Amino acid sequence: MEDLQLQKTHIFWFRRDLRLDDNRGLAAALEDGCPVLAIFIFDTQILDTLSSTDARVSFIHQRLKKLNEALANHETTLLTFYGSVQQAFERICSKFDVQSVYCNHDYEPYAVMRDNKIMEWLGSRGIGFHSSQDQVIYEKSQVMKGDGTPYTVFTPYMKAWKSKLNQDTRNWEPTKLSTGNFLAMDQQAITGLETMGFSKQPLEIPDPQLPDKSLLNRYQKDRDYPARNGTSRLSVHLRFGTISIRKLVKEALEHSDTWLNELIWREFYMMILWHFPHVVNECFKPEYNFIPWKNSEEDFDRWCKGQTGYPLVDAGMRELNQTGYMHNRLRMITASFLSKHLLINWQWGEAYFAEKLLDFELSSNNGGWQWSAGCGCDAAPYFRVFNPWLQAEKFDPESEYTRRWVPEYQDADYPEPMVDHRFARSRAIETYQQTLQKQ
DNA sequence: TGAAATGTTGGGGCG
DNA sequence: ACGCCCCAACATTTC
Repeated sequence: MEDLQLQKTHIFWFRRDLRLDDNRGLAAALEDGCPVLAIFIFDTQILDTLSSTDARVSFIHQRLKKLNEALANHETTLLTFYGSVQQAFERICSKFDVQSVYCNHDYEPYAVMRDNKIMEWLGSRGIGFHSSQDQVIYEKSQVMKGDGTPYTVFTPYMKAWKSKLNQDTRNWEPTKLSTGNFLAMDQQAITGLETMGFSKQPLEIPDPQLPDKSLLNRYQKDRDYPARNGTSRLSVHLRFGTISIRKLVKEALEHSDTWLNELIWREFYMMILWHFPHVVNECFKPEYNFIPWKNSEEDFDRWCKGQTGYPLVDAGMRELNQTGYMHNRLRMITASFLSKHLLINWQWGEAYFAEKLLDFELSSNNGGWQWSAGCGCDAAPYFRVFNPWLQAEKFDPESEYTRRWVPEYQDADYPEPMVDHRFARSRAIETYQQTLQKQ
């Protein structure tokens, strides 16, 4: 009797696709002939690993409010849950007659495990689980070498990716919001941050919007100079799906091949993580697992705080600490410094970035670190050691970026470099060389 | 998506 | 005028 009163509904489960427009999974749900209820789950399995001041939770919270406002225009609401994924679905199923659950693919190891588990749980109750490809143009094994194995070098992957897109005339293009119905519901409040044990962090992230033409036109010229506003700053929006990759690719095709390549790097590393999940815990190239790192806690602490005595390195780390963002060139320079100059395991740095970066993406962060440390696929060779002085000369010639983050760098009490460049360089090359010889 | 070491070349000062 | 040296500029090799 009770059951008969429950409303029939499809569920659309938002995860890292926090937008209504050009959302493939949402479109699939809306086209399936039954009203759709949108939900978001604050997953304690993830939240319990984060600090209560994590700004990413504030960002998600802020974006969910906007989603809720947008859903109000469709006479519906976003329902949010706090707890384990299964607990959330138990509650949903007790209140609605759920037909099917829709969402978009999430390729990270934890997400794959989570989705498999909940799909099985839903299946045992006769509820379908439909996941769409949404966050990348090409996923998993869609761009492979002729012999059927995955690419492990970027350039040939990038060429194959572009050639596939060329032949894929329309099916990758952005779509409009489908015309199906949402389940009519009054607005419900988003679960409060404080309720979940998080404090609201100040955020200065503009709403997502397509980069303008002038930026894309000068992107190749300006992107390596951290003092110039030469990059799109869209990484955080790509991470949480507040902007659609298809819209960005469309812009890139028209205005900047260099920027398109960066979007392809993102898919390259996602593909690498999918096919080589061992990279999460070890080097892509196993012989690099035996490097005798110095792993000095004290050195690591100075690096984290931006007190290495190398102004440009310190500037990068302080930008990260103060804003949750770091310019890409600085990510390379600070990573090279940690693994080569300080001989600290790149995984320490990877973990620090993972904690601090608002745009933290497991696949890109891991790929970037392994690239810098020389142990990744298509990595920088081990003897390629960035010279922080030269990098400053080349990419921050007026010290504008350095001054912005390390205003005291020319003062008398600014620390001496914590390690001499010439010494550290040859020590790194020798250490790597000896390790690789033994394998 | 390096940097340093080493090699080569050629102009200019000088005897 | 010529050979010699120095060294900057550029190229190549090596790490």
